[in-house]
Amino acid sequence: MLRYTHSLNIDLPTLCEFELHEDVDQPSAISPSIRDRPFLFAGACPANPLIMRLEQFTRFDNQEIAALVALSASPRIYPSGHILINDCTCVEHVFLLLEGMAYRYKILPSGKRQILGYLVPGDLFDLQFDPASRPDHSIALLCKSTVVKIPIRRMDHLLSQFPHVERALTVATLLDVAILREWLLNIGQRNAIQKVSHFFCEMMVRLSKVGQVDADGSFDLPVNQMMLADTTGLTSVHINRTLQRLRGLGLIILKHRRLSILNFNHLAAVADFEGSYLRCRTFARGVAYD
Amino acid sequence: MLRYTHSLNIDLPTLCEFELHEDVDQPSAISPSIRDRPFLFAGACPANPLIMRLEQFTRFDNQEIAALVALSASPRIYPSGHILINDCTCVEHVFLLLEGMAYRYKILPSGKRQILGYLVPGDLFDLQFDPASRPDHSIALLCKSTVVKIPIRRMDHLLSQFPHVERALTVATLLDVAILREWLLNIGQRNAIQKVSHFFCEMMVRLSKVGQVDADGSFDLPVNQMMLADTTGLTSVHINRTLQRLRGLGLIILKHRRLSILNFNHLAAVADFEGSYLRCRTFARGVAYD
DNA sequence: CGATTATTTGAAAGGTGTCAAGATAGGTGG
DNA sequence: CCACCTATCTTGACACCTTTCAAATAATCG
Repeated sequence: MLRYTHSLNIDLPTLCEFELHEDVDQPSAISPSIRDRPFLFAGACPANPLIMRLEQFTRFDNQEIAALVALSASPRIYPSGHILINDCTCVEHVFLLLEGMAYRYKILPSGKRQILGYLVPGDLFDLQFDPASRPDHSIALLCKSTVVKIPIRRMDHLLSQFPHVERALTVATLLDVAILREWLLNIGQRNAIQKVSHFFCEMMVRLSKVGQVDADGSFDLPVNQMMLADTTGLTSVHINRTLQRLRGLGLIILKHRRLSILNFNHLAAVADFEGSYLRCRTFARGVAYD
Repeated sequence: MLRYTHSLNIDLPTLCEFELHEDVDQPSAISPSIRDRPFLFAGACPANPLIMRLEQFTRFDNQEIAALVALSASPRIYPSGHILINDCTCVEHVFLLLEGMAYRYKILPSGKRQILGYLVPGDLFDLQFDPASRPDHSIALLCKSTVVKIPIRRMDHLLSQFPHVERALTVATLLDVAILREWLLNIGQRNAIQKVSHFFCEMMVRLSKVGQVDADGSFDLPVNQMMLADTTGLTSVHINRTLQRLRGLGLIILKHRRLSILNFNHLAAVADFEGSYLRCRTFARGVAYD
């Protein structure tokens, strides 16, 4: 009876085989857009986002589910901008993000900041830190968020008790690294409009997996243009102009910290987005693996 | 009697506290250069590079050493350019690089390539792939290299038998991810001369840890200018001009696929290189942790 | 030695950054 | 409900870093 519904897990595979079109400058040429498939984004179900996320990779039995649910107990709400981990922190906890959003970042002595990644509901972090040494980067909240702080000791205990859960978390960590690699490719090799488009596509896929994307293809994305700049390695002025181009192409609406992707297929074509690195079998450009 | 010498492990901490200098344009202003400390790079000792690398993080007992040495048995030599893993590969082995060098990369449909990282002697890869899904990137050899191909099954067996070794390998993997993050910062936020300088500094530190750097601060770096371009997200033409600037500043000599860093401190200052992300306690800008 | 690959150089175009100012929006207090 | 304040977004002009394209030179390899 602890079982949760997993609508996205079941529905997502049906969203597949979007194709690349050469006429990237003709937004109308591509269909069906994601808007035409409302059943894919059946709204956020009240499920535990951690379970929702990890069940992308495996199936848990009731005991495991119970353990994971217990993990989500006693959450706390922190304000936007709250720093969960910085380079002076001694890492004694892992964090589970239940609601809201967070980001990893690094700052240069010159003051330049690079966003290294975003954390979405259901993300458990950070198993990537070695308790024996200091964090090499920081993590802060993008908006008011609900977070569970879990002592590492307790986490270790749970993982040794449930190797199946440990395996799922390892896979989740591998996925994080795969995202990091894709970002390197994105920042290193794509131009401004592609960088931004690619980021938007990625966030939509990731958020859809945890039920954060509405039926009309819109979702909360509490980033300002400076954040986007530090995410893509561009300046905020150039981000502004790039967003105008994307709006002009009829691909997105971004306001009130909410992004509507009006034509996912076209946006993905612009970005050269190929979602298989997200282990979403369904977003592999025209080919469904397995 | 299986014990190996670990000269670098002992010597490196003495290389410390290089400082930032503001007068970046005056190469002569900085001393002592790394050349003045030959004892740091006492030449490649014949030790097993895997053990050399992992003993940065821990100490092994004789049994563990024996197991690791056994792992290095039956190496094979592959030619330059040989592809060890690509996106069509089914991952059934991990690889241990004993001699030579390799690189991870990703290619866009447009043909643009991004180098994601370099593998040096002593690197064991890739625990980062999930056997259940396809690799999201490829790995190829940079030059003729000696590699051991280890069945995943055998590796798993060894790791479950020696949890201490598993822990060390996990830390090594965490370090790889930390390097990846630093690369994102590098490509996203630094200019051309800093990107190249930073890459050189990182390679020198990493290679010095496995005894690949000579007493005069020079080491094999079998990359051409196109590789450097795809590493830094620049074009090969611009790399060429950037290298000329670095040569003009008297910071490096790069020819015959070999790099000599003439003044490490100065190069690090140019790059804003801060080595603590490499878990080299000694390269933390002026401050030795712990 | 020829043939290929890699490096170097120049000129020109273009993408992106910089600087500065004005407009808009969201929040706060009266 | 309005006035104000601050953060954010928008816009323009200009500089410059980096790319592109082309060609010449040098290095490497069989």
